[in-house]
Amino acid sequence: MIKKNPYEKPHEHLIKDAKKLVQAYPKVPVTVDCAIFGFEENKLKVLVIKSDLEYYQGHYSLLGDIVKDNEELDQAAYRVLKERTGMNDVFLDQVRAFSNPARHPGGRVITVAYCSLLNINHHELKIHDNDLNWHSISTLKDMAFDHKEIVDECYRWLQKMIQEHPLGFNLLAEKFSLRELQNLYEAILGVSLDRRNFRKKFASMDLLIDINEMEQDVPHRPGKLYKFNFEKYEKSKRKWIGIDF
Amino acid sequence: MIKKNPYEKPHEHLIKDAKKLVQAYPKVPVTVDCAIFGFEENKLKVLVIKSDLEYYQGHYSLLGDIVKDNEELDQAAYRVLKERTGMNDVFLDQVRAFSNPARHPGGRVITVAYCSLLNINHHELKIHDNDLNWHSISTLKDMAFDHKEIVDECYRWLQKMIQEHPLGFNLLAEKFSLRELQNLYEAILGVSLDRRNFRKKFASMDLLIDINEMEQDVPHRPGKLYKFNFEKYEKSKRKWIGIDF
DNA sequence: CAAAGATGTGTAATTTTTACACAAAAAAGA
DNA sequence: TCTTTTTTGTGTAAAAATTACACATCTTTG
Repeated sequence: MIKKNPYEKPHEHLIKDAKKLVQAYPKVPVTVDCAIFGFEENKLKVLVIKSDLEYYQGHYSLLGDIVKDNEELDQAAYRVLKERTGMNDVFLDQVRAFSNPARHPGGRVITVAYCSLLNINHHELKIHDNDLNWHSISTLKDMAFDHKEIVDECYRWLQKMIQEHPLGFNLLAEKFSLRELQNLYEAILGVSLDRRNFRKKFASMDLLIDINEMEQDVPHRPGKLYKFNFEKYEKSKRKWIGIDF
Repeated sequence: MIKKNPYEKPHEHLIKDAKKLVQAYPKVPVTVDCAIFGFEENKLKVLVIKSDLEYYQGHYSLLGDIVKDNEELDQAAYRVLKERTGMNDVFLDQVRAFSNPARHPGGRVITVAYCSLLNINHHELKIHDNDLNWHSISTLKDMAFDHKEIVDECYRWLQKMIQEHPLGFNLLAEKFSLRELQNLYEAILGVSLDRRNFRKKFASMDLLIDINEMEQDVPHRPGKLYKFNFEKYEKSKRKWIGIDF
C-alpha cells in the first residue's frame, strides 16, 4: 500500500497484478482468543482451560483457535464459542488485536481478542471436560501467553460497555429480579450502588417489562421478575452528546 | 490452542514443541491502515492517497503498509505515520481489525485499523506528493478496498472518544481559542452547540490554561488563547460510574 | 467614524443525581 | 402459630448539572 516513488507519473507504477503483490507480503499466523464471561454466585467469571503447551503447564489460557484461510475473524471467534459452549446466539464482540512478537513461545502469532457474554446456566455442555472451568475474575493470575493482559483489557472493555449498552442482560436469565440486576452491576463495576436510586434509574428508562411473576425458591421474600425490552431499546437508541472528561 | 481430546490424561497430550505447533498454523498477510485525521477550515479531514493498484485506479485509499516480521502492530502504524507525515509524538490508537476475505483484490489480507490525530499545519512534509491529500470527511466516497468502511468506523470511534477524552486538542495548535475548540467539536460531532454553555462546561472542568495571549491576524475581534492542561488532566482522571443507555 | 462581525458574560428554569429510612412480605426456626 | 430474620419495595428533599436565552464590548474594515 505504500507507493515507493511519488515522482514518477502515476500510471507508470500502477500495480497490475494484485495477487502477485499480496503473495509477496510477509505472512503471520493469526488466532482469535475469547474472553467468555459469565455471572454466577454474584461473581463475574471467565471461561478458561488448562494450557495444552508443556511450556505453560498448569497455567490457564483463554479459549482460542487459529483463524482459517478465508475465515472472518468474527466467524472464527464464533466457531470457538460454539465448539466449546454448544451455544448459539451468544453476544460476541471484537476488543482488539495483540501483537507482541514474544507473546507466544512458539514464535510470532498475532491474536485478536473477543469478548463474549453468556448465561452460565445455559452452558451445560462440555464443561465435563475437567480442564475447562469458570474462574472468578478477581482471583485470576499466572495465565498462559499474554492472556491475563487480554482478560484485563476485555474486563475494562466490559465495564465501560455495560454502562452504555444493555449488555448485562446477556449474563442473566431471560427473567431476572432487580436485585440480580443490581448484583451484576455491582460485581462488574466493583462498586456498591444505592438500591432505590438504581431502581429509580431503570424505572425511568422504562425498558424493563414487569412480567407479573415472582422469584421462586429463594430463601427470603421473593422479588418481582422482569424481562428486558430489547425491542423498545432498539427503536429508541438515542445518540448522546455530552463532553465529559 | 484447542485441545483435541479431552478424555486422555492431560500430560499425555501436552505439546512439547511450541515452535513446531506454530509453524503448522495457517498464515495470513497482515497490514495496518491509518485513518489520519486533521482539522482545517472548520472541517474534519482525513489523509488519503491515490491507490497504487490498477484495480482501484483513481480511487483513494488510506495510508497503510504491511506488518513486518516481528513488528508490533502499533509500531507498524507509527512507522506509516512517520514515513508519510514526518511527524513524531502523534496520537495513534488501534480501532479494530478488518478481515473480510474479499476485502483485497489480491487475496486474503487482514488489516488492523488505526486512528491518528494531528495538527495539519505541522505536517508540511511530503504533502508535495500530489497524490497525497487531505480529504474532507463529509465528501469521501468510492475508496479502494474497504477503506470507506474503515474511515466510517474510525470516525464513529473518534466521535465517541472526543466526548470522553481530551483527544481534540491533538487536532489544534498548542494555543487555541475557545471558538476554535467549539468549531472542532461542532464539526466532529455534527451538531451546533450553545456558545455560553460550551464555555461554561470547559470553565467548570478547569483544564484550560489562560495564557494571556490573544489571537493574531484574525479579521475580527481576537479571542483569548488557551492551552490544555494535560498535566492536571492526567492527575485527575476520574473514573465515571453511571448507567445510561 | 460607522458598520459588521465575533468575543465574552449571567441567570432562571428544568432535569438529573444523590442521600437517606421505614413498612410490608415471605421464609425459617422455635 | 408466632417471633425473628432477611429482603423487597417505595418517596422526598437537597444538590448538581444542563438547558435556554440576550446584550454590551472589542476589533477590524471600509
